[in-house]
Amino acid sequence: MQIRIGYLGSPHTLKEKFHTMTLKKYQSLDNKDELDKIIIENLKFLDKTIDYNIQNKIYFYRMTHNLFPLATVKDIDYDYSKFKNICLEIGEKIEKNNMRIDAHPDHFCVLSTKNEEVLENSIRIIKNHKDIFDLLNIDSRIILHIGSKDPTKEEALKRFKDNFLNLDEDLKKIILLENDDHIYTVSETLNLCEELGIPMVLDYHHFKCFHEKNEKIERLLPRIIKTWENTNLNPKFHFSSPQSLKEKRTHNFYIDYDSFVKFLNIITKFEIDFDIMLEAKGKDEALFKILRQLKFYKPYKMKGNMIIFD
DNA sequence: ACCTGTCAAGTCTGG
DNA sequence: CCAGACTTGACAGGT
Repeated sequence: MQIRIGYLGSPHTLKEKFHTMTLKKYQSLDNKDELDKIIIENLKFLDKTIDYNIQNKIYFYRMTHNLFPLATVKDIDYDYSKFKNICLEIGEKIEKNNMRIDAHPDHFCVLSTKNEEVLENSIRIIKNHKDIFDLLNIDSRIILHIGSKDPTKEEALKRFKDNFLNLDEDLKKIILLENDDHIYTVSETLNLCEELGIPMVLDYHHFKCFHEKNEKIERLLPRIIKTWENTNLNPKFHFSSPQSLKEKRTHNFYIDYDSFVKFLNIITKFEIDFDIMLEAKGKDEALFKILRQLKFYKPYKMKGNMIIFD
């Protein structure tokens, strides 16, 4: 039994960031090639980040959603083929090293929306992610939230179902659903996942922030794990620690050791492989720190930066 | 070197 | 119907 630990975005250690471009900036440009340059920079940095992950034996990583800035703007069409070679190279490294790569569009991708235009844009965002995965030639997934509850959860859930079922099969296949921290609980998200056959990502921090009375994660885990049954993927969790007692929802720079061990004790009872995405402000630094701490905790062994259980 | 406001887009609430 | 709150991270401009 093994657990891969991952982080997301720009690694803290490398002191470099993925670049963005705003629409205003783009529109003000005389030379539109600037956007291509930013994309190339981003791809080079992604390549560097993947190398860094391999060197540090980190096999789970979430890409920035902004790798191709403005890609989902209606009237901006890229020639993706320009980036094909570098993408294929990156993808090969990912496959060769058996890395898991995910992506998480930001909160503008809402399948439960009332608004037709927002729905169109959401579908475009999903499609864009699929295009990027195809360009990299990797088998990856995106994580979405259910989203709206307007005017009632019942109606919003119905919209989500209808809109999801209307998606092309290849888009349906890349979607994972996650419980959020103020609208849809673990139980509600799980019910929808079971109904639509979507694998569920349990965010333990969201669960801690926001849950129903008597909602016990130990009781729900068998069902959560079952939603992954027909995939070739390990069930995946998100884990983070609160900034402070007052700012519970904000992510801390580091991961709290005691709660992480408690969580490990809960999930390792299932004796299968898992992947855990750490959503900490300290990114890779938070990952290294918690793994250093775990090395002194007896029941686990480390292999690279994976946790191995006997 | 630090602080503040801006950004394509989201939902929700209250006036 | 509209403004403001909530929200992320990168970036630019002012101090």
